[in-house]
Amino acid sequence: MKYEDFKKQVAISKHDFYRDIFAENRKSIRIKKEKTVVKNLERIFRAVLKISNQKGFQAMSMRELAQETGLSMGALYAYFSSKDELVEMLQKQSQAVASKIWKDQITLADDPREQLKVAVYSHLFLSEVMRPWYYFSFMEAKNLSEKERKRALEVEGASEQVLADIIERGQAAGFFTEGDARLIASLIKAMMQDWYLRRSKYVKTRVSIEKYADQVYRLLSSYLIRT
Amino acid sequence: MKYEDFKKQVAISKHDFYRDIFAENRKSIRIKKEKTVVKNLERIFRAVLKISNQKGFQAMSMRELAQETGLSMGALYAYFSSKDELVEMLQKQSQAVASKIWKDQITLADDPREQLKVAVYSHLFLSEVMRPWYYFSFMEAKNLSEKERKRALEVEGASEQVLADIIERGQAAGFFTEGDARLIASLIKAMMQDWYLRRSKYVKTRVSIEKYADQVYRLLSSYLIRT
DNA sequence: GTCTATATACGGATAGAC
DNA sequence: GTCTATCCGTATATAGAC
Repeated sequence: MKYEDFKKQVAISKHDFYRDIFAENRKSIRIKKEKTVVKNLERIFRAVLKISNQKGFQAMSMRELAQETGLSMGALYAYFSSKDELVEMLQKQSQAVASKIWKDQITLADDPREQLKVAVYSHLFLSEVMRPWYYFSFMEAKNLSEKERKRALEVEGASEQVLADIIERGQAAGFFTEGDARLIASLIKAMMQDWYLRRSKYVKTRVSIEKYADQVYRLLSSYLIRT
Repeated sequence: MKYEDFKKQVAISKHDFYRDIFAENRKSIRIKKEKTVVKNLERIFRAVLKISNQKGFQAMSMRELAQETGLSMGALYAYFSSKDELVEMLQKQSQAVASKIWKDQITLADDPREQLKVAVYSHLFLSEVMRPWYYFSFMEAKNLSEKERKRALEVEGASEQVLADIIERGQAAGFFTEGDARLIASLIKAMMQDWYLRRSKYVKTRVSIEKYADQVYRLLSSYLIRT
C-alpha cells in the first residue's frame, strides 16, 4: 500500500470542502459571492490550524488571525459570529469528510484480515493528508463547547467500534486469536494517534508514513493472526 | 505484577515533594515557614492540575486558582512570581521524581526480557500514580517557555531511548526478533501514553490498569520474543 | 502571611465609514 | 466586502493595609 496512491485516490477537493462549509452556514456568513467566500475561508482555516497548532486555540487572538490571513478583524467577523462558531464549522466539516473517506476505504475489502489491514493503513494515510486538523482536533477537544465535545467523543468511540467490529468478525471466522476486541482496538488507535501527535519526532528520525504503517501492522498481525 | 504493590513500594512522600520545591525556589518564595509553604504549595499544585486538566492552563485564571485554593491572589503571588514560574516549578520537580522512580525500577532487573516487562508495567503504574501530572505535561508541553519545552522534549527522548536500549540488548542476546528498536520503542510509548491521555474511556469500559498493562505486554511480547 | 483594591494591558466583538 | 476605531470585560500582576 502506497501513500502516494492513496493521496491521489482520495484527492479531497479543497474547493468542495469550503463550498460545503459555505452551503451549511449561509446564515452566519454575511458575504454572498461564493468565489470570495471560498477563497477567504481557505485562508482563515489554514491560519487557524497553523496558529492553534503552535500555541493553542485559546491563545490565538483574533488580531493574530487577522494578521495571518491578511484580513481585518471586521472582515473576519463577516464569516463567523464568534470564535466558537469558527471552530464548530471547522470541526463539523472535517469530521464528516474524514469519517466518510475512512469508511469508504474499509468497505472496499470484505475479508476481515484484509479489512484490518486497510483500516490501519488508510487511517494512517488519511491522518497524514489531514494532519493539521487531526492534531488540532485531539489537542483542542476538551476546550470545545459542551455540544462539540460530546460529538467529538462519539465520533472517536464510533471509529474504535469500527476496528473492534472487524476484529470480532475475524475472531468469529477463526482468523484471529481470541481476546478483548475493544481493548485491542484501543491499542491500535493509540498507535495510529501517535503518528499525528508526535509527528515531528518521526520526521526527525526519518521514519516515513509507510514505514510507520508497516511496523504497526506487523506488530498487530503477529499478535492477532492465527498461523 | 500488582499495581497496589507498586504503589506502596514507591510511596512518593508528598511532604518531601513540596519541601524539595521549597528548597529549590527559596529566592522566589517570599514565605519563610516551611510548614506553611508545604501546606500551601500542595493546595496550589493540586488546584493547578485540577483546573488545567479540565480547561487548559492558559484558560485557568489566577482568580479561579485563588478560589480553588482558598487563598487570595495576593497570597498566591507570594509563592511564585508569574504563571510561567509556577508551571516551571511543577514540571521540574515532577519530571525529576518520575524519571528517578522509573529508572530505579528498571535497574532491579538485568535480563533484557525481564527489563522490558518491568519497564512497561512500572511506567504504566507510575503514570497511574501521577496521572494528573502526566496528562498535564503532555497537553501543555507546547505552551511552555522555550527552555521548558526543550527540556520536556529531551526527557521524552531519553525515556524512549531507555526502551530502545533494552530492546537492542535483547536483540544482541538473541532473545528478541530483529527490527528497528527505536521505532518499536515509539510504539510502546504510544500505547503507554494512551493510558493517561484517554483514561476516562478506560474507566468507562472498566479496564483496570493491570488489565491494560497485561494486554500491552502480551501484544508486545508476541511480536518481540523469540520462541 | 494574607487580604483588598487597583494599575495596566489585552482579549473578543461591533459600529459605521468607505 | 473590507477597513478603522472603539466599547467593554477580564487578564496578570502589584501596592499597601492589616
